[in-house]
Amino acid sequence: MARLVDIAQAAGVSVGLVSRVLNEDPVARATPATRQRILKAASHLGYRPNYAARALKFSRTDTISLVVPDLTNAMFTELMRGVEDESGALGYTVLLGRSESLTNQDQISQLLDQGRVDGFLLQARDDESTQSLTALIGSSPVVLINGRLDTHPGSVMIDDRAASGTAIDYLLVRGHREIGLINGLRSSLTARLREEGYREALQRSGIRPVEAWITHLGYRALDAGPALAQIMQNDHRPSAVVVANVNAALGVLTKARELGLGVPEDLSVIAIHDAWTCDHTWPPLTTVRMPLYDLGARAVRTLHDRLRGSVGVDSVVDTVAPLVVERASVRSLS
Amino acid sequence: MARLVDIAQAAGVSVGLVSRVLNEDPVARATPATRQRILKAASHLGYRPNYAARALKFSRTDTISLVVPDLTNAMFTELMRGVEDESGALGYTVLLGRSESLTNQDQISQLLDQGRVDGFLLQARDDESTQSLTALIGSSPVVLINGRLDTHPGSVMIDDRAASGTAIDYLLVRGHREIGLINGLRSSLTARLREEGYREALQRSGIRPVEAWITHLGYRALDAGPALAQIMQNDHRPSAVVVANVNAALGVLTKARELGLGVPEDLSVIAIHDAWTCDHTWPPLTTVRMPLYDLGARAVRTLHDRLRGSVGVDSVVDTVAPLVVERASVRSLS
DNA sequence: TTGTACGCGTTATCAC
DNA sequence: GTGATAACGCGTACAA
Repeated sequence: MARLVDIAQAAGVSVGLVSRVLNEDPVARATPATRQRILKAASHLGYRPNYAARALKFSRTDTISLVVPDLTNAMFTELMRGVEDESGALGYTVLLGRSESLTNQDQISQLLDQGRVDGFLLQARDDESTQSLTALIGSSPVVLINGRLDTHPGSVMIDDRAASGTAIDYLLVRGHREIGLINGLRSSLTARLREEGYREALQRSGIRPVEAWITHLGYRALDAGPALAQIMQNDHRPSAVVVANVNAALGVLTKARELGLGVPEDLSVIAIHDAWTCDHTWPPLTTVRMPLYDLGARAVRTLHDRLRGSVGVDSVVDTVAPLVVERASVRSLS
Repeated sequence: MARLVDIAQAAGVSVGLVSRVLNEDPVARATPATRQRILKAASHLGYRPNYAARALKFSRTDTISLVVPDLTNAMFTELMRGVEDESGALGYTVLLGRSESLTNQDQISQLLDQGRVDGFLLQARDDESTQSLTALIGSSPVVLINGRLDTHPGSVMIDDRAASGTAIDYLLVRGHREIGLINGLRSSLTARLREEGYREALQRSGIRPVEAWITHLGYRALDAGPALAQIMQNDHRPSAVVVANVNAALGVLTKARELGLGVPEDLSVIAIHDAWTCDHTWPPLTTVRMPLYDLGARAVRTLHDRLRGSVGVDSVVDTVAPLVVERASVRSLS
């Protein structure tokens, strides 16, 4: 509402001076007296710099967009917090979006070209193909979350190998040797890494993975039911499954009940990622908690650096080790 | 990237003309030939109007903000879809936010004064007091979702009375006569209306509400456990409870298990609002589905009218009747 | 120390 | 039909 000119008038000085004082321009300091008059007038009139004018002047909005596949996935709460906290610290405003809503063509470059946002933090849907993703982001300032593109440096990931490795180790300690994996789509890098971690952890203990116990049907609850059914139709069944995602784990629990399988008596279940809802499933779901807050914060810093001119960098947030949140969906066989 | 002047140069005309042609200015039409040249140059250069410049010119951003208490509440998925669809149709961009993040002072007026958004769609936290809310929104263009302020016209609500009334009727038909209510905080208008609907529906059937079976501890899962415990410590227990919210219902299911109460054998549970997660609770949760999509769309239209100068209007979205989604948490007593 | 003037990209008003 | 120009609010180089 109040503009620079208004407070200049109120303080009896020129706009230029007001601008410099308010921006604490180090080169030209004003007389303490006028300085005070300006500050007082500014606070009195409740001055707020006009955003559009600044954006126009600097061709920069100090706004970044965080896009995730599903905002309602409680798993993302922590990620959002990390993003928002770090953004606040770095002076960015965060604009939230859902992957679905940027389905068509070049909505990213559109928002960029329009000068609505400076850059993106993007977690793609896991059924998004590499090539469509490549086309989508082009050379835009985009930091990929939980994804990576060889052609486009600039990404942050959790340690997916360690995630499933931790789950496996937890199960091994409790006597499980026959362990299945209900995984995301093969197109998803995250899913591939989790599978690697799964295989490696088993092999470290001299166990050979059973291919019939590994599915790649997706991260949604909807996908996980059929996945479990498929695994359980084998004559030889696993005593436990690692589910690559909390939502999928919900589907697993439901399907297990449908199949007359008790969890954890007949089947132990452990999921990667954690959410408060896991306290309220039946049985309460044991999970592997990953440092999503840090992931979000790191993503913001990575984008910030990129916007400052650095070349994009790929990194894995492994400063905090995966943590098993013990609830009641895993049984000890010993 | 490409500006008006670029395409003016490419087409060999002036910027003004380009602007008029691109905006389909009805008053001054250009020669078909030049018109074509301009259009061609524009599409060739991939012209996109600069957002900040427009905002500066019009002191209007065509951006509105939707703020809800908890983005991860699956209940809001539909609301968001309604908001986004209608916004798209009306030419607005939607900026998502969480109520928590606008805790302090005047963040609303700040965003408004900065010219970042034109107006707000706001669902307050239910523990937000009337006076702090009043202070928060002042005279800003804010449409309240599921809330109303006598001092500030401009709100949309679902038919909360009908919601609990529908739940009660469903239970009555199945032979329940002793029905509790696990409600939101008394400070929440929504909770008060749901309680009214609850009382009215019971009384219509000649049943006198039992005060000891009514709690007002909040909408969170966390709040609902104690609420159920409190109700169940009475000598005389209800055969069913209406829970005012899906999240709270999760807490109820968990607490019931803890108390050794079978659902629905010992206690029937029905929740207001619906979400996909209700398919994956145990037992699957029977709910009353409310027209949240329409609510979101109506909210946008209401704000749009307000921004166009209309006086704020309060309305109840009751075009679609509450719908019971039958799952398995209610038992028939007959 | 302080004031003036220009430009960011767009639209609108007024000439030609 | 079309072009020049002012204005939106801000920051800053330059002048005083």
